[in-house]
Amino acid sequence: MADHRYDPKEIEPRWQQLWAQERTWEVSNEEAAKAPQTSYVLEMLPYPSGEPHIGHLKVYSVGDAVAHFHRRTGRTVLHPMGYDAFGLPAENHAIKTGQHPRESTDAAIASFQRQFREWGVSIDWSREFGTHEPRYYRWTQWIFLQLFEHGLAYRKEAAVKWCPNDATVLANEQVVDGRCERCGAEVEARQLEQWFFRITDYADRLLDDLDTIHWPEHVKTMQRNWIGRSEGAEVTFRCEELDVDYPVFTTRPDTLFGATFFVMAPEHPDVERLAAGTGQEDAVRDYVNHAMGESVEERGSADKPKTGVFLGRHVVNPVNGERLPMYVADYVLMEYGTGAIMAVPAHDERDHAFAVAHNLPVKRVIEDPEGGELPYSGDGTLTNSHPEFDGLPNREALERIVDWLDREGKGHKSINYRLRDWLVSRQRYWGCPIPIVHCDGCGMVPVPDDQLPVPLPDITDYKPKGRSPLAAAEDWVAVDCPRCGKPARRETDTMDTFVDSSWYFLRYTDAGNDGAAFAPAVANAWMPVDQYIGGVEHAILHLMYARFLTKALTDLGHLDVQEPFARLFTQGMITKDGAKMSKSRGNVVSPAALVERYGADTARAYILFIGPPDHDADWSDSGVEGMYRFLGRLWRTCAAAAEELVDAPVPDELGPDADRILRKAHWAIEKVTGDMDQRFAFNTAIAAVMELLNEVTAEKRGDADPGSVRFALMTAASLLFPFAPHVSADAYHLLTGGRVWEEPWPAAEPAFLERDTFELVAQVNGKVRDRVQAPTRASNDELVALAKGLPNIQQHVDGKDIVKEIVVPGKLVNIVVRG
RNA sequence: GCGGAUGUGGCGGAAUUGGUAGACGCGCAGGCUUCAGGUGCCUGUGUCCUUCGGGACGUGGAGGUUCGAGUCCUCUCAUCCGCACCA
Repeated sequence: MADHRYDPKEIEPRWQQLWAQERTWEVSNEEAAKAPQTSYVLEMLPYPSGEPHIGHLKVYSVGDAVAHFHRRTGRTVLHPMGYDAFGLPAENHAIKTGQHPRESTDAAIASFQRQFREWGVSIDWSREFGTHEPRYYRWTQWIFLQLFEHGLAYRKEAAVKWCPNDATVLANEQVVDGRCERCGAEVEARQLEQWFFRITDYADRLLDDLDTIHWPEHVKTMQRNWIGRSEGAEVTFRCEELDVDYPVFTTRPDTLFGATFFVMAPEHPDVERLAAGTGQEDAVRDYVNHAMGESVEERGSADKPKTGVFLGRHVVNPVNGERLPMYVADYVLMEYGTGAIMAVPAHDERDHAFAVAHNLPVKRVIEDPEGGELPYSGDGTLTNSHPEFDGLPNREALERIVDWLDREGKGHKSINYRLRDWLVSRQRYWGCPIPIVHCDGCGMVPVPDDQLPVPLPDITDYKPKGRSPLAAAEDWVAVDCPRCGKPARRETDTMDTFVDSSWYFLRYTDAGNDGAAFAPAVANAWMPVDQYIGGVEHAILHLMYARFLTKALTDLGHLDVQEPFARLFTQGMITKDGAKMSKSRGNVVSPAALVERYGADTARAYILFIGPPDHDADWSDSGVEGMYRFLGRLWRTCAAAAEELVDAPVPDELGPDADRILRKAHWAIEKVTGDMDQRFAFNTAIAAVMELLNEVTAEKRGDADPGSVRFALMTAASLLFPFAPHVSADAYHLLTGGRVWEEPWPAAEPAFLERDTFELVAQVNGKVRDRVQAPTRASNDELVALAKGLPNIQQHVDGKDIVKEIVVPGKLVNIVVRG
């Protein structure tokens, strides 16, 4: 027997080369149009920075396994790759080093490309692009203009979140605990004119359509919470002194009779006017100034004492005509509702705290069935309100009070959302320019389609100065107005990079299209993505934005897709020694080093074997060794068998060892297929292939005939292919001369899944006392008799009354005794 | 505070529908091969007791339902994640 050594360094490049040469994983749209079944498998596109890390290896190992499985189960698969190439890290690097972000980004992309190829990921490279390439961002700009022309992109002045460190505004979604999600600096509030996308118009659809997609429940929950739909009523309170109406939003109109004061946000535009002439001007001005000076984090904490000052005015409660004093207090937010609230201290914790701090009356209007203390925010019977409503359950009263308000013209049903419009402009360099020209005469003028892309100009000073670095590129900024031809100026803000990544999956479908972002027919044919895979950290931002943009493009007639991602899988993080991998901790496992030492197959298969892919998992160096041993054993066994068992067929008459081996092979087919098809159980799928190999290895092979052994081994290689493609392709080729990826997925033969006998478990009072081989076709009575005949069962039954005999056919007999 | 997830040997995990707890792998122990091995192969491995036939205990904890519970119910503890002055 020749010396067989598993050498991934020789095997892997050989197959990679073949796949590259033959463009094995490319799929044309023409081909797909004729295919009986297609599938779009997509992993979230990487942000190219430095080198790929272990998380990338995981997401593409998962995605590639799915892509291969789909291909071999008869689907024509689109599995593309690209790069989310605009963004702050490259720009910050440029500020530090002076190196153009394009250079560092392209270097990172080259490194990602090389490694993805070394990992043997089955990517259709013909559709590759970076979002920073003009041929891509030309269409990002086109999409922006589409939204602009249909009122879905607009510019307005608003209180926005400003990161002083990155010197740019942020979307609400990018503020975490009052800090910039990128750099951690405390975020400030600023009043600025910015560009927004009208995502709030889509709040209901974004909420409702979650029911139509197969996503993990926790991701859907996060999106629901983020949209934050609240049903209630808008109720108008009138300030008679100034003759002005102030609507408020409340989810609890049933507590209207319990309102004892009224509060406005410090940012409310009327605050100063209300206080004027009341003697409260100074106190109010001081308070407002103080509140505005606070950071978002200081302002946001819920357990902070409730401060505020009297405005010197009153409003009238529309339900009972009571005069309520008006306050300004920073626990009321301008961004939510109307920036003003009615305060019901008896039934709202915050209002209660404020009332206690400012000696305001507390009036109970809902009975607490438990008789607890105030504030009480639960349900109960209405009291102290109005004869018409007192005594009603509060939920019923709520409906009737709203009806009454509506009839009187003092209010109406209303829905509020936590979701804000998406702030998309950034005062940064390395992003997609916003294709708008500001003209003194014409206002905001879209750059005509034939002048796109608006190129990102080269500059030398990347430092943020509170306005976009683009503003310094004077030659670029100064243009003639496309409408009137007079001198005008370009918009100098760039777009949030989340805009780039909100439509890339559409571009993949028609990546070479020079005349359009994508041909609607082509995109419609591939979309939605059948299986989307990525990190849960994108549960809100990216996934919400992509859903919004898909819906918007569909509404504008460019697409016919409501939801971009039919199925979503979120993979867990890989940690080392229980902690997130980081350079500062020094616990980084580098994919490049792994591949160098063990080969890509070992790295990929180990990552899938470590545990359920949606869970976090801790890296183990010795675990990798185990996977390397297994792949080596598989390859060596196949290589040896290939020499011994050339072309051996499975005989008609099987010996007992052959029968056992073939049964295991068909069991493994069934097991792996189920694990891949129903769920993402790659770990147990790989374990099943291990069991199969264990059954076949030399010592255990017995006198099984060569044909059966060969069949079992080629089945093992075939089943392992989605997880460890190179070694599987090689082993399969050695055994059969064939190409495993061109073979259909194996099908289990039912005859080999059935058994003549099974191991009957015999229990007494639910405890296992013995086991025995029993005929599969035995009747229940026969099984009971068989069990009772076992000596160890007799021992436990002797001298006791048999109360019951329970039979689970094919599994067990349980004899219940007493005494 | 609200919402969600997780908890099983020394470790990662398996048990898909209420029916044999611990598949598979790591680690560890013993052996064989080689002997230079950090290679390869075989056997054993939940804990405790044992007269070697077996027996008791065992899935974070406490109860419960059931012939039978890791799985269902109630309460509880711990860890992690998301949201959080949203009216």
